[in-house]
Amino acid sequence: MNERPYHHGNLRTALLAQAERTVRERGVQDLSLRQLARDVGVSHGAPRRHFPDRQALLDALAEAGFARLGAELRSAVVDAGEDFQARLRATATAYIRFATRDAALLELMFAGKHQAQSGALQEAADRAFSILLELIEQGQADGVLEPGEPERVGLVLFATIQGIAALITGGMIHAEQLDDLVADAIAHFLRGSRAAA
Amino acid sequence: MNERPYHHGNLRTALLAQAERTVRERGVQDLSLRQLARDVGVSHGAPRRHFPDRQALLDALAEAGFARLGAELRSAVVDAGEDFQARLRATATAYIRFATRDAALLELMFAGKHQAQSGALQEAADRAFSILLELIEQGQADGVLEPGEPERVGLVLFATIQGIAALITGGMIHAEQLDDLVADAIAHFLRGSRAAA
DNA sequence: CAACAATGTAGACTATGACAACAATGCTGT
DNA sequence: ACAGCATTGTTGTCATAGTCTACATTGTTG
Repeated sequence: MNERPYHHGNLRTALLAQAERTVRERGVQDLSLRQLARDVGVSHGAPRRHFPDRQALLDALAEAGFARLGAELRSAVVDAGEDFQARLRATATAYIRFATRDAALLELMFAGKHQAQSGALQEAADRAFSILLELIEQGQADGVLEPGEPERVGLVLFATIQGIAALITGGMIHAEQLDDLVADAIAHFLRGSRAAA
Repeated sequence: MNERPYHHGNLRTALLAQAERTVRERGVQDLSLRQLARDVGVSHGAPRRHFPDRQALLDALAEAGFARLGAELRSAVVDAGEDFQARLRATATAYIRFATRDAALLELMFAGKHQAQSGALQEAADRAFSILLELIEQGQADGVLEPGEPERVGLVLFATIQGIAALITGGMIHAEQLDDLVADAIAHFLRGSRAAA
């Protein structure tokens, strides 16, 4: 019944949630540990118990971002049915939607300044990308994509999608062009991916 | 004969040069106006005469980055001779080299947080990309690329290159894979770009 | 229930970005 | 030549941020 019990209970989660909102609304650079503490109603030193420094919070944000991205991608694949091309389109669209809605977060996720070997982050990223890899494997099984290591084949696809995302966050693409560009890119990828047999 | 004359002479240029070095060596986030002033040997308030605030400096850095990128791309095209595919390869390689050497700067150039309508920046970016567009037009004239607005056709190519750059800055690609990936991406792009006649 | 770990608080220190008042220098028109 | 003005640097100040340390409160466990 106390207004504010001494212990918050789940401060770490609350901080991450508020941080994600702030990043979306005001960008990474406007994210301040002290402001975050204020938003959550806690003293300025409290976050330190959960995140040793600012970078640790950013790493955790990125990790959570990959987890969410992975979930959205997987859900897109599932909802798309069994057809490879439908899945591919759905996945790319989901990725781009994420990039559009959470541009700053995506930028953060790909920022190279993460603490080297933040194992958890790497793992979260791998899990998100594993969906892409599975998709590639399906495409290869269908004979639509050239054979070879999925990592290698998928890298071009992934680079293209990520590049489109970068064009969005950079403001070099307008909403109207977006759908066409994605469709274009996928068609391009598929035309260029015929098994070279 | 004075150790340090009251007027620096070309402080703006000196600040930008030092800023570019700092960004390359320590990243954007470690770039501080005050440290910059110290590095150049000037008082902490001096930069303000040339850059109203930190963001203005970042904008100027991005603009200079686009200018240099454009110069390097153009030089790559020129050195590659007349053949379209040779030019394409050279351009992509030059772009990626820039991305590898100045990852933080490129990130900065594509960061969406630039002051809206920083006309000069937009212009510098356009000038850099115009090289890509000319290349696309040559490819179309050669019949290797599908016809249509060069902007549209080139966007997929550009997204792919930019995506590879993002994978580099994100540390998701290692140096050994790089050349293969670029070659792969270009081959992919060309296979997917046959005039659909 | 006593000791200990986990979590939150309060205060200090340093650095930064931003601003304002002031000082030195360069330039321009007469 | 030089007076007046614009440019460019300097110095001091303020609010805020990140980080660290000492301390307080609460949860947990033997």
